[in-house]
Amino acid sequence: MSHTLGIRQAQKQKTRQAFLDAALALLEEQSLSSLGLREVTRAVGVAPTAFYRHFRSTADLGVALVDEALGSLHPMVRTTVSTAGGSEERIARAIELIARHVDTHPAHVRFIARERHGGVQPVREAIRAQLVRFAEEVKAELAKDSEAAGWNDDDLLMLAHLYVDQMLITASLFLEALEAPAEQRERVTQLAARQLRLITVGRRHWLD
Amino acid sequence: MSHTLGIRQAQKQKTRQAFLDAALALLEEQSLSSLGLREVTRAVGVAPTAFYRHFRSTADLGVALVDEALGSLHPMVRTTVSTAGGSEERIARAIELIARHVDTHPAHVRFIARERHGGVQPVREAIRAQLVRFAEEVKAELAKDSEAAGWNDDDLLMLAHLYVDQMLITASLFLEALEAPAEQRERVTQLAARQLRLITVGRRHWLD
DNA sequence: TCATCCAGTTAACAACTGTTCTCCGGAATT
DNA sequence: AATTCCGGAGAACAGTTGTTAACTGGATGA
Repeated sequence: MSHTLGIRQAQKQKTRQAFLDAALALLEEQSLSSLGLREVTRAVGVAPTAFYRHFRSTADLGVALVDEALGSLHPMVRTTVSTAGGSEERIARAIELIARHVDTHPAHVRFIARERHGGVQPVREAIRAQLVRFAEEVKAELAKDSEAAGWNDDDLLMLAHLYVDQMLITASLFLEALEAPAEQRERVTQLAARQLRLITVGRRHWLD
Repeated sequence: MSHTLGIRQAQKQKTRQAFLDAALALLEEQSLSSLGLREVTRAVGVAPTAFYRHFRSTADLGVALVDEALGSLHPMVRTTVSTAGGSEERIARAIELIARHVDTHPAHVRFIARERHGGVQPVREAIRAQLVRFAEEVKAELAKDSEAAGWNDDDLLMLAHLYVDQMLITASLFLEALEAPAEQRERVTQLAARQLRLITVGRRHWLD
């Protein structure tokens, strides 16, 4: 059912992607609410008015960036949470996955961290909606685990949120250590592992 | 040793405070990196050039706002963490304190949450430095607790960071629920309590 | 082949930005 | 009483901003 796009639509999507890429690069050193429309078109190498063919406003572009940054991440999270193995190796694998993702998509991660509480309401809401989805998916995976026996729904969702928030905090720490020596990156890894370990311990004794 | 300021210095501090207040109000709906110098002076009702008498740039103003927002909060945190009582009442008291602070200083809290990962580097660093201080202070209080026996320094600091991050997350949730019905605010309280409870459980069984 | 569509261009608009230099008048100092 | 200090005002600067309208030329579909 994947129809090959016409020359026209293909070109449009190409320039649209160029807008997204240019904006993401510019947003490494500023927030969305200060990103100018002309600034983006200049970076793409196109007339200012061309912007309107793709986005209503920079806020609109921001929402598109949220989808690009988080939309394709859901399957990854699902499989990571559900992978079998001892708790210690699961923790190591999750942290490894975060570290790798920050390495390969630093600008996307920075954008999400920055605009989650940023100055543009529609973007904040888009991010919040995605994070709620993540939490629900994590909760669904947690519910399958044998350790979830006896847990009520509210407690499961609470734990899922805790995990999601913790992942964001860890990602942000890796981001800060991106250009730091390997030593500091290792310290971030250790800290994150310890925190996940403590949560795991709390989870294990929750029903006492 | 508190010397009464001369008329001149008093007036200067007064306008400086007017700058801070006006900026904080403007920052409710945008981020610092898009805050214009003229925008602030217009809100204060003063000539644009007057700005330079108080701040080098808007980034400089932002750093001053960080100190105003977090500087006076340290004693509060210290006493809150160290207050005696059962763990359940301590949790309730901490959450109550956060809720009250968000109610009385919403703009300050929003500013910190927004600029913690925002687009202005000096401000990010100022916030980070303050949060590190908070974590160290919390760690020092935790170390006094009888439950900390056998804990090493790294683990204590890890737990302290967990608490500090959790406080920020909770504050941010209260902020989102500021104008929401009491029902939702109660749900935030319950969620935060549950999460702190799980951390407490993990803490209690850490040395197993 | 011819008419239609539409992504991108060009030109122009009033409004706004940060920063400079020069000046004023009341407070502070001598 | 005379002088210095200094927070703020005023005017002007070159550049920037978002948005509009009318246009161009190649892809599209009849």
